[in-house]
Amino acid sequence: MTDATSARLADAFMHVAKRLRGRWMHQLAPLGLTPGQGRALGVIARAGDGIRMADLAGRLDIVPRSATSVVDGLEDQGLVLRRPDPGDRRSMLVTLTEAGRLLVSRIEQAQRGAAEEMFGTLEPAERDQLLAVLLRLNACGKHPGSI
Amino acid sequence: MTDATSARLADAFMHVAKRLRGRWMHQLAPLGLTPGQGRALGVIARAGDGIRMADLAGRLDIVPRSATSVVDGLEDQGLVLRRPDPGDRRSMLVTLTEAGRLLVSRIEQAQRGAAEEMFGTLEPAERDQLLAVLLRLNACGKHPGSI
DNA sequence: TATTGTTATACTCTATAACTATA
DNA sequence: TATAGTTATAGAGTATAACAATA
Repeated sequence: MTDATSARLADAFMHVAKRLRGRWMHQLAPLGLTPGQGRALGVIARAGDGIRMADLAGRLDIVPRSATSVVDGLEDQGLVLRRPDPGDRRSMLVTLTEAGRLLVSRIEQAQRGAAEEMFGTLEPAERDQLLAVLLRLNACGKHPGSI
Repeated sequence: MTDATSARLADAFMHVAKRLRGRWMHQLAPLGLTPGQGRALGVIARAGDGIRMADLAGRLDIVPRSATSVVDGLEDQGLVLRRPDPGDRRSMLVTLTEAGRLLVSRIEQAQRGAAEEMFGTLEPAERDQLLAVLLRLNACGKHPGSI
């Protein structure tokens, strides 16, 4: 009984996620960015004075190799730049360029637009409730491989 | 204010979706299936006497081309078979083989397992509430491209 | 002409393994 | 030896366009 509800939950959940991702893609496409790049640019912007690749990967919950691809794409468009960490020359610090800084607000606007398209029909109380549940789900059990 | 909540909602939502997908992949991997294949096998099983490629794609909310890849994978493993629709020779009817039938219950068990790992910590009332909200979100605004 | 499914192609995201350069 | 980031490679998912067979 409970199992069936969980399965239906998972199905409905992934369906919403798919649509949310699609809307986000369409919002970001005019800016020439993929969802992953948009997300990364936000993290880099919030980091302020430069963020190391490993830390960026951690914040985005992706493996370091994926962070390389994302930053490559942003760098190709002149939105970020890499410079060696003065304190540890193995590390790279990623910072926004002026062009990147100018784009951040438009990206956040696109993200909000996609989110509003998806969740705009919910009552404010429902959103708060949903957010609380999601944060709790994210808070516990961070190990996808193990139980 | 509301915008900020929606953006945080979207972020938390996609994070849960990512982890749910990861757990699902790990549950299905021992069966040699990808999440898309597992989902498709369930739809084909519920269709009973054969489902057309276009209908399968519609149920999975993917483009017909993607359905071809999914069914290819299942057919390679001998879990489904294609036969021409007697009523319209342009169409293909996809049905389960005996091997596919035997696997369905294990797949559903894996899906429930992943869902339980993710949503098991929620109270029953919370699950019902969450499910209701998700179904409502999926019910309205089915057009990702347009507004 | 329109529809069904396919081949061909491409891009995003993800992941593992091996390599380079530092530490 | 250990770590940071990269190159190399691979597979899943998605999408569009062009094509063949059929309606």
